[in-house]
Amino acid sequence: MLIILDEETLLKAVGDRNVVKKQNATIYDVANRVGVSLATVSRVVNGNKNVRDSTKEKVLKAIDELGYQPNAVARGLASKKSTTIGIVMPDVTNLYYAELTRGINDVANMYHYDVLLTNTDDDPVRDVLAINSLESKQVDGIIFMGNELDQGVRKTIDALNIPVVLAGCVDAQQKLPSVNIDYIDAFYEITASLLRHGHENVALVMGSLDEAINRDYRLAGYTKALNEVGRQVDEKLLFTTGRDYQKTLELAPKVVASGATAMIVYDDVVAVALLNYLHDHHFDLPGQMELVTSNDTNYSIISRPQLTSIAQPKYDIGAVAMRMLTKLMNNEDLKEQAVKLPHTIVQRQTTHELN
Amino acid sequence: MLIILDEETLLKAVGDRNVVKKQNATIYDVANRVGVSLATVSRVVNGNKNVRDSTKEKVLKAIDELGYQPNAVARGLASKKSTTIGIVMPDVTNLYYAELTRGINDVANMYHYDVLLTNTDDDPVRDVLAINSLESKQVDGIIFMGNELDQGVRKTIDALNIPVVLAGCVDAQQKLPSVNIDYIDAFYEITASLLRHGHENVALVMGSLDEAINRDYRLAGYTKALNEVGRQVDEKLLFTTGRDYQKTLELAPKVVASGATAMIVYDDVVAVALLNYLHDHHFDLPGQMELVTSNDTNYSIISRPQLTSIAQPKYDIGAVAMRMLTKLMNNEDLKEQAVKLPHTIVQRQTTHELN
DNA sequence: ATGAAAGCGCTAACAT
DNA sequence: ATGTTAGCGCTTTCAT
Repeated sequence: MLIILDEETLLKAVGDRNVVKKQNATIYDVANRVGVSLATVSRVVNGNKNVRDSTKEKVLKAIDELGYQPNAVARGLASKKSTTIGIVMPDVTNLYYAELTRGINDVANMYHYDVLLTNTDDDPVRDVLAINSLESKQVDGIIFMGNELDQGVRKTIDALNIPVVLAGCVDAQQKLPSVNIDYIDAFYEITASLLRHGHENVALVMGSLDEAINRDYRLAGYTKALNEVGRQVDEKLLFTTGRDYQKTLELAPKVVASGATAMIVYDDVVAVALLNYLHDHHFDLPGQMELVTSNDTNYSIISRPQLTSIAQPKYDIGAVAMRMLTKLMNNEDLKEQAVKLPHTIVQRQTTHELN
Repeated sequence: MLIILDEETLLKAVGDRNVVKKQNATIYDVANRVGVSLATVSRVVNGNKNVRDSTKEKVLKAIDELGYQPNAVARGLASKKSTTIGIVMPDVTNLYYAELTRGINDVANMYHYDVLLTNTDDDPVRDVLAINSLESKQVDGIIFMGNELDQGVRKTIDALNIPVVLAGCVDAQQKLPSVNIDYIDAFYEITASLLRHGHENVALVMGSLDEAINRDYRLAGYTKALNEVGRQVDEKLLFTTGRDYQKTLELAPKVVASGATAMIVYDDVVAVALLNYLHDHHFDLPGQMELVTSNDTNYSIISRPQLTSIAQPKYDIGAVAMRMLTKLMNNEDLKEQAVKLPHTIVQRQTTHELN
């Protein structure tokens, strides 16, 4: 005769609760122990009002005794909600994205979402793969970060049945909800400031001009400031490079050779490489060269001299993006589609007094 | 009469495929379209050999036409595998942990796992909460990083039915699989080196002595080197602080006041704060003060002078930990429980020649 | 206030 | 080689 032991009996038989891994109890076990139906247990777990206080207590007690934890996967299948969101980003080890991620994570946890994280190294193919994978995992929403909204990525997102919010990533077509600073404004302001210092040659160091954020935003702001004082963009002062310390070190002499006496840089890692090149070649900053960076990560405080920077509320960009996503996942309307958070210019040691 | 349209008919009726979001096809839809059973479709999706080539092709074709993507949640419920792992870590914005995370992520993706990420800010309570949450999401394994394996965390992990690997986190009790450098050795070596330079007072700056990694590893290595030359630890030269730039700036004068002429620091953010304090107070490094840091993140290259550092193979620690986890999830045995990856000492500008 | 029962989309025996 | 069927653990109508 086959004897089937239930968990409790088994534990007693073994004598020591700690020897046996707890065999995860199901909602069924809880219902059985209390003598109610699954539905009732489900109701108390989900905070449904329609449960008598006395039974609710009994259920809660049983849950505690059994160490019952709802199985989120089963719940997800039944409810079609996974309480999980996905992040698609270039690289966690880039401080800028790491800070955005932190903001996203904190707000996500606040709303009891877990976060699936994927690094795609700015590769559009991997972006698409990542989004598809997240979709198959039934995430309730996605936050997309990255330099560029590639055509394929856009199509993939359009075909999705779940909301997507861009963070630190512009949508030139203004279709997807996004959170950023006003890049045009920021680059306009800082260029204008530098121009007022009397520079003839202000270099702009950014990412690929194939990307809208460089072409239509950073460069646009820079151009606007130049045009305003009746000047044209000199292509010799435009430089593009990836977010790589070593590669930028190689670019540095070219920037210097361009005759620039001031430079505006789009990423802190790049700016620090430039700074260190100048430092190691005994340049006087800001005397011989003024330098402004863009993201105000720890790098700009840690470097010597400290970097003057366009400051983005990085954590907040992530946090606000996630907050917007929760609304979308809740089918609420958004007040604004393209949120622009305020930026500032933090004056440090690589520029003269800015105004 | 009610007419129920299938997706295809609907799309044709609408006329433009792009107007309608694709209603996710199920395995059932695929089976129907081909005229086979669910099981057959499931087999081709899962690469089961028992399918005739011709039917396999037909199924593949239908999958393509329908844009079918398996529902990972349903699959997870049925198979009891989520192909998802969890990471519990202090803070993504700390470069050290970010690099480990990157290593974990890359190997995870290589094995087709997705990664759920939680920041717990070194709070044991949040560690436990995070682990429980991951468990309810049915992750197949967990990688735990952090300063300390708190008692509660340990109990929670012990009660788990899924494998856990520690990365950049020591288990003083040697029970859980882990990947680290040999901290004792590393701190012994660097202390001995500095002692050979003739220093009377070598300060050690680390995290809380309540944590085993500081007490039993970093301090132990330091002590060993001192003892070896017949000296005792002077408590006045021991400093503890969190990984915070500003707070360390406040600690800096105390370290200087201790009379130390050399210091060994456990974290790069902390080391950079100390360095900048010294720099801003016109100390000559390494002339008046030698300084060694521990993690060899970007900070040590970016700072001026560049920091001499104990170098950890951070990415590899993450990668190896994840590789071990895949084995455990696959019920394979581990050759070693406590893997120690080789460290090096990278000589830069804050120390004299090391030997 | 509570229960019964039908799925959610899939995997995995088992049968053929 | 393919189909049938019974779950996986839960939510959610619909009854009562």
